[in-house]
Amino acid sequence: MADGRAPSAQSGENLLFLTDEQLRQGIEAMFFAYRGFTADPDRILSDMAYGRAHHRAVHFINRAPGTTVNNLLNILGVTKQSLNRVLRTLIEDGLVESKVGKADKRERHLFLTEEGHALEQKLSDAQRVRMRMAYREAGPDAVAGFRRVLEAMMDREMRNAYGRLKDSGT
Amino acid sequence: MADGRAPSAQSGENLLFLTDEQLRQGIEAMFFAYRGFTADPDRILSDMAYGRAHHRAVHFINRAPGTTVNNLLNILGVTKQSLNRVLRTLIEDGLVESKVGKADKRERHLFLTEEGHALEQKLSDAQRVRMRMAYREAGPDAVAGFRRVLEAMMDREMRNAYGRLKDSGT
DNA sequence: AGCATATGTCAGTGTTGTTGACATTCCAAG
DNA sequence: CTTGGAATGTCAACAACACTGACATATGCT
Repeated sequence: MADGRAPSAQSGENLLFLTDEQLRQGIEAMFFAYRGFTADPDRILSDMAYGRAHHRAVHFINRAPGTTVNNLLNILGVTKQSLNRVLRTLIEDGLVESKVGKADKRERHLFLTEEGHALEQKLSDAQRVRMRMAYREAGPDAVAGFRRVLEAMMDREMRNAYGRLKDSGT
Repeated sequence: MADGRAPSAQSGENLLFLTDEQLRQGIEAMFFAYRGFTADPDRILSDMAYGRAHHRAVHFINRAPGTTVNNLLNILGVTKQSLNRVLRTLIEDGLVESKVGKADKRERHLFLTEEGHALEQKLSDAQRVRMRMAYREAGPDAVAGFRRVLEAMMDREMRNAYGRLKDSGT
């Protein structure tokens, strides 16, 4: 099990020998951290009739108002049927508004209502509190490294989607 | 929406003013990266009759052989009913062995069979490949920061569980 | 003996993902 | 202009995996 040993000392600077043990610790860190990452919004949502999928939809509609269903589909990486169930409840409950496209009437453009914005705020506030504490505790250099590793861990398409969102938010 | 502005320039070194935009980018990075993180094992598992829950169980049994059901329960953070469903299929299929405790006969100690080890290898190999590439691409300093932020993001209990596993693996 | 603990099981429910079938709309080739 | 294919979105049924609640069994401890 403990094979892939680092061959010698102080060689880690640019050769980067990574033992299986180091990698496994990273894997477990991701697992445990993601649990914390979703814990606060999940708690809020469980009191309502919503789940994590609703959170994701609301988040990205807020991020890119007027986005189409198809666009959202690509970002979220689920089937349109799965997304549709979530969107339907959000629309029925008056959190999301769906407007038929002007140029292409097949498309639906999605917007948050006032009530939808309120939920989005509540959820992202909770998530930001934790993120802010983690960032503060780890320090600015650590944050830069954190972001670099996460970005390298994404699939190519997700990295593109992430980049577009990142640029649009400036 | 774009309130929490950084008050002045070059103040980020130790005061750490974190704009909502910076935090949101971190949130989205976590979301997209976690998708990549689970993508490879998920692909392997979907060909078999297993899912992500089986992966987690196999991972931690491999990590701490002889662990009890209760122990696993705390690490995974699910209900015993949920874990039991997964464990039952793994035992039936001969991937996991459950041995009655010697000191306390109420406890069941869990071990991977040879076949179980094979699956664990296959899954963690796939996951390590991605992790290794991300680490290489980001560099050693980034990796240290990555780990620091993740650790700060965990719930306290999870941080403890993570620490115990980390120490045991040395 | 009596209570607490560790595990396993059955039944029911909710969220979220899947596939399959279908309606509507757009666009381009004939 | 009509027709057929592609794009988009919706409805229905099903599977995976989480949850709660209730209960059974075996064991440990006082």
